[in-house]
Amino acid sequence: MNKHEDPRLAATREHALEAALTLLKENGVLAVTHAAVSARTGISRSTLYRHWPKLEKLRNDAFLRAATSPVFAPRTNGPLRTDLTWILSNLLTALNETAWGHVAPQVIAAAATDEQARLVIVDFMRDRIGNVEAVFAAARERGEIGDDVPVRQLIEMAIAVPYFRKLIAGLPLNHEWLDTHVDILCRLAAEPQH
Amino acid sequence: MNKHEDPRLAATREHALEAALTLLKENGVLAVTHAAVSARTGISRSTLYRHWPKLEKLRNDAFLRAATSPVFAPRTNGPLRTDLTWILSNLLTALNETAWGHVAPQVIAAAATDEQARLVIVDFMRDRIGNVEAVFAAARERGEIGDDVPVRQLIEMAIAVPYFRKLIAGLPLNHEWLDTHVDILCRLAAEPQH
DNA sequence: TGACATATAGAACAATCTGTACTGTTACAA
DNA sequence: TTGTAACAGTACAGATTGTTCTATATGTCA
Repeated sequence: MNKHEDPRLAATREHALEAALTLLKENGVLAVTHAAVSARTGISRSTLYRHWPKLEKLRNDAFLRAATSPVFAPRTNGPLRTDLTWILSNLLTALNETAWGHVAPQVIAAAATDEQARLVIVDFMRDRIGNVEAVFAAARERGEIGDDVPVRQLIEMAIAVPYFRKLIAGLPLNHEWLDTHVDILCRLAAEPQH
Repeated sequence: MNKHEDPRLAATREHALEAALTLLKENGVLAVTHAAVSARTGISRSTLYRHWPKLEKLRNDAFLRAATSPVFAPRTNGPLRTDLTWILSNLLTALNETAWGHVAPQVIAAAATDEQARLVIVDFMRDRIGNVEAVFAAARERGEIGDDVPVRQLIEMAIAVPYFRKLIAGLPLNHEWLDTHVDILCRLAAEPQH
């Protein structure tokens, strides 16, 4: 039914969202307004209101765009340390070098009052968690880790610490640090419950 | 020199900040404005501008008030598991039952562009991290943990996961979960490096 | 191609919010 | 009691937001 959408709609939408994302990264959520996007793109304000009658929707679409960074498929050939390093260094890249690292705090704050914003976070995290899950599942399959290892908690730790360092504590996320992080995770996976 | 401050100053300030904190918790940073505080308190708008000529300052003061929850001194008698449980359950309380749990995401988002906001976070965290540090230091003193255990990383994990669950993932923080969390931390502290 | 539909630009507008200035009044301190 | 300063209240300019309208440009379809 939506077979022949007017290409102008898509073009305007793309152009506007690109500008909105830039504003979001550089000046925060508050800077994302119809007026600001208009000034940056030349798209008239009335047209922007046509596309996004509600400002909240415009901002959420900008959030969404920030959250869509390429998700690399996990490697599950083993050994666990190698696979973990690979998948977590992807997370590091997403946090360090894509828009998400800049924007996530804003989305998290918005999520307090806005259900859509929370969904953006959940979606982003689902992929990442799924990947780490796959890595551990494969390791268990190979017999690298025992049945009694609390895998869910390991996954949470694997992801929580980088998020904490980047978004909350403002600490660096580099590969030296990642090595030590993976070390700890592997120790927990390898050693038997007391 | 500030011996005899006009009591009206302190009274107005207190009253206004209390209202600002409520607005912050219930409706987010954006809701904290001179006008809104005025409406809620009856303090005239012009008086509020007298106290906080810059809106940013008013909001930061509200942040600061949200971050000041009582910090309990750590218990360091041992064993490690008991001490960790005590100090981390304090953190859980702070995140679950004080204003900080509601407000922290907003402060984190503000910290991206506002140095004062970042300081609020750092200050809050310094106390918590210091407490966990003390617990581990005492355990090491008692010989419960070896010299080669990477204590700094354990501290980070101890704190990062609750923060992640509460602020980012939106997962519950209760005592059942805390037990399993302390379990893992104790295992890491107890077992020798490979 | 020509006719129609609609996306857009631009202007105008009311409503709201923000920050400032100025008034008179009230409360505190000496 | 008197002087100082904190306060309430009003007024106002400027900026921002959301809406509505018209005219133009650009696609779509017969």
